[in-house]
Amino acid sequence: MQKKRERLLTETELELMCIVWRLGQATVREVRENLPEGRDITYTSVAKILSILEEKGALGSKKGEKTYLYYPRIAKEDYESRALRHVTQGLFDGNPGSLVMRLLDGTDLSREDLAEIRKTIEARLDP
Amino acid sequence: MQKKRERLLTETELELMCIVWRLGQATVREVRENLPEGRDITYTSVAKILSILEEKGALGSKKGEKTYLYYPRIAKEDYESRALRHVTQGLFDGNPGSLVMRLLDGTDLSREDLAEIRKTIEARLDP
DNA sequence: AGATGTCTACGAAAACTTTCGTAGATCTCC
DNA sequence: GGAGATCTACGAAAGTTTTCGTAGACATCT
Repeated sequence: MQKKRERLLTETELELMCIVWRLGQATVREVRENLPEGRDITYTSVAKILSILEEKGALGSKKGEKTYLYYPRIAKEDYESRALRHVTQGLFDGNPGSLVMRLLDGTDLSREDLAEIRKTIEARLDP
Repeated sequence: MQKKRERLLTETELELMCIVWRLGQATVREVRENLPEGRDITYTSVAKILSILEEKGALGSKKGEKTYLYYPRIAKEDYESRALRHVTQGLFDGNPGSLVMRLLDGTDLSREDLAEIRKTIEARLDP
């Protein structure tokens, strides 16, 4: 048996998934209306991706007033962690510390961000 | 014209790219030999992906003793930053602080990791 | 020179992702 | 009840990624 590698959502899937996370639940129409400016894909294309997301277990659906409502079956936080593990494995040798180091090096973090992160770390170091 | 979104390397491309980064430079054969246990793809498949990576500008190649040597044209560090920006944008609302928070929440970081990260942050806060 | 092995190029099959159109179902408003 | 709009299901075209096979080039050994 082939070890099924943990696949992340694809670009477009994630894009739509984020909209559902943000709205809490949404119809195809609503997802479509919440696409960013200039991003236009047809109603049916959006419907298709949502149904794929349902197939993959990321979304559920239920009958709403007149149309289906899609809602997340996985928490955004969980997916975030999963994505970070994936990146950590694939690019940072499984070492999350290296990831943070790279982020600190390659990104402009505000003093506020830095201070907040430090506070969180200290809370963890001194329980 | 369609705004070309910044595409990251695909899974397999990244997998091979990491091997070249690790080895510094490598022949097709060497890359193949450095695949993880149980991952077998044919010589020609590896060669194909490497040539795609060259096409995309991620690798260069030169004549070695008897066979081509591939070497990185982009630094791993740069790619890491790029990947993190991509994740930050796509999943954390453009906010790198949120990313770190999620990593701290969703991952078991060792005390050493935490301490090291804190040190880096403090160095940045008090220059 | 000829057989054998290794290497690169090329193309294309297979798999997956993204996008769309059509057709049938359902609702809504005269 | 019928015209028109909206919704879902289905399938498939178009695009991309992954994988492989074949063929020609080049070397090596005998």
